[in-house]
Amino acid sequence: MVRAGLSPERLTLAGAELADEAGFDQVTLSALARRFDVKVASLYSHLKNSQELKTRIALLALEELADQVAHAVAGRAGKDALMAFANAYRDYARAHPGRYEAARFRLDPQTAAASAGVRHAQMTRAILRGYNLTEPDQTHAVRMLGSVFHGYANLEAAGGFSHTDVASQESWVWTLDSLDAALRNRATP
Amino acid sequence: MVRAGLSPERLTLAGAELADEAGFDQVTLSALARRFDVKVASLYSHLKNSQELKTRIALLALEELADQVAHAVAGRAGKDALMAFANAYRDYARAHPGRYEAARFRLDPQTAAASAGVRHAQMTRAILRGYNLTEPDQTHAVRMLGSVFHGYANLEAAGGFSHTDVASQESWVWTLDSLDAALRNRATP
DNA sequence: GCGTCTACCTAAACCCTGTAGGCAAATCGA
DNA sequence: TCGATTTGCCTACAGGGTTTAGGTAGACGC
Repeated sequence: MVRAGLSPERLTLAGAELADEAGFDQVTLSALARRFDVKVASLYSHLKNSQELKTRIALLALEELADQVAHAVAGRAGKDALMAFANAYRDYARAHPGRYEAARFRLDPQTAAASAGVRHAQMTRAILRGYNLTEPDQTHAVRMLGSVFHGYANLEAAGGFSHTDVASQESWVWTLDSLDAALRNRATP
Repeated sequence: MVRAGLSPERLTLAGAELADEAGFDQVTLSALARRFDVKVASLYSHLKNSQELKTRIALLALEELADQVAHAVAGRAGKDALMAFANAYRDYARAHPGRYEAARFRLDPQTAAASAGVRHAQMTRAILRGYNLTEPDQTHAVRMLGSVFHGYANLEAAGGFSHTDVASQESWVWTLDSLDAALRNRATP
């Protein structure tokens, strides 16, 4: 009996790949076991249950996404930073639909607090520094931007923007231009 | 043997209630059968499969949501109409989280084309009439608004706005004000 | 080389989906 | 009103996912 060399990390990564290929809801311990040519029960030596697998994939996705955003934003400010942030976000959602879905997985408060989700919030606030917003406007802006980015990625992934022949890319740029204008409009002089 | 008096409509309604109570992903034929005190197999006389149940709940939710939005928007124009539209949308998502989730259920193209989703698109365009946008700006704006509304409802439902003490309601109004300003800015003179 | 640990196994219980076939209530036609 | 037909709900069963209990053999420390 040759051992498969499983580990929580390998399982998480394989689960993330499976999510991108087939959708996050198709990520099951059974499917993962098949992928490693191993019996399902064997996975329980590495993961408490399927909930833990999903949580780990969510954390991985949040981490990756935060890394990409941080990299994209580095050295930029103002509208430039806003665009880079937004594009990194959308690009990740398009390149890794399953992982992106996973990143929206409902985490329990403790796990969420210890996750890269915190970095997301910090980076969003950092972007807004260029717009000179005071509290509570900054919080409002964080929520608005989060809503747009997430909403757009979601609707795009659901195929909602493929009915008309207006390119999604153009709408995206238009939306970001509008947001930039709206934020500049809110700046305290 | 007393008959339970099932029908696709009753099952759909009960499914929608179950969704609001426990989440759309908890809507299963088994749970529904329990609720009616009936064996699972009996449901297959009324529904082709669980996919059909979910589709029907989605269509119901889209219909209800479109009705509420239409009612809210009637007789209003400009910013007034935008606010009414947005509030109707958010209120529905808060009052019926499960149904709202169902409304985002991926429908096959034909079903989607015959659904109330079409009315949603029409109403969004109607709102924008007050802003004097020409194509393709109108399409861009439809997408932006859809993203914000959906994104906000989603993040709010996920509890994403409960960490700071800034009230979600205030951020919502702020966001709508910003969108209104952005759209007015885009108007062709 | 021996003992321990642990990675993976078999077996089995439980839940959800879906199909096949049966019986009895409802309904309809004469 | 009664027989025939339809149909609503049933039992039985197969298939797949989750999870636990307990066993065996490979890996590793001494």
